[in-house]
Amino acid sequence: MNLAIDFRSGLPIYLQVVERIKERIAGGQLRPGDQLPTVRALALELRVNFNTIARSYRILDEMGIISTQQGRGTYILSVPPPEVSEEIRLQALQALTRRYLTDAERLGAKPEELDGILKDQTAQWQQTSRLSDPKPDTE
Amino acid sequence: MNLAIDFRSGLPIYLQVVERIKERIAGGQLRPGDQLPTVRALALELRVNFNTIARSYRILDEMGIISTQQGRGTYILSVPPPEVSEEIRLQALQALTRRYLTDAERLGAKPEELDGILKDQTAQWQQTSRLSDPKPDTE
DNA sequence: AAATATGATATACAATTAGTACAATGATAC
DNA sequence: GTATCATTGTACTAATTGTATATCATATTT
Repeated sequence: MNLAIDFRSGLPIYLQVVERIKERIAGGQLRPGDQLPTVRALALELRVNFNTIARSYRILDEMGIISTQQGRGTYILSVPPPEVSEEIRLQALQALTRRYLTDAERLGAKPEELDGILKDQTAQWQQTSRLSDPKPDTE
Repeated sequence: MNLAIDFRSGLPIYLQVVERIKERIAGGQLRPGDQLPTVRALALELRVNFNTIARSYRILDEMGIISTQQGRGTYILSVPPPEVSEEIRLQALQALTRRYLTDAERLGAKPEELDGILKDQTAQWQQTSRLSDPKPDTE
């Protein structure tokens, strides 16, 4: 599953899990009908208590995004309520942005500097209709 | 932890703690991501009330040096970028941005939409000098 | 000396995560 | 078919963490 939780970030684990899963659904890596890891399995992977994951799943369930069934497992709902699915997408996008800005801030970026970098790369994006690969000198 | 507080010095304990911790971070004994002792643990060690330590932590938090999280603990945030080669920093920032845009694209964001979201959150950032945490969507 | 300000403490609270027992489901053995 | 058992999520409780606010103590000011 590889959810990349940041234990030091201010956001509680159970909320981070909610956001990551929403992102995966909105991005299409998790599809309707797919089974999520069991609370215990995911908890083991993240090294947290399974009740923490259960809490995340309960929230997603209450949002109508997944269906948790005692004794069976947890599944992405086959019919994501249409008005919800756009909502999911938007929330995922906002969470993503928030993480991005937080990380950038950690790297000492000022809003103006970030703005410049973003303009550059967004311009490329629009030109090529896809992001260009990093130059060989990076990463 | 062994913070070497001087109880007879005129300087209040809570300020001494702030100073000592800042020193340790600057000196590299405390690194980003490290967890500080809990307010109670450090208070016990220094034989002061834990609210005194809480006060120190709150100040460090407001300075953006640490992140305190109710129920979880207190962690060192970033050290002010120690002049580590501006070039590397810029590359990291660009890589980060590229990843962000890629992810956003996968979530179906158009440049204009992203621009709006970024404007919103950047505005908050500049206002508060700190990204605000998302509200829990449920409960 | 009384008033005020500052620092430390006491007490109650809230948020997050963990522990334990339980209930529902489905597979397997008989 | 029923019993049994492993697996799954649920419910409730406890433990650990930081927060909020009132109170006490002491020094400073007037």
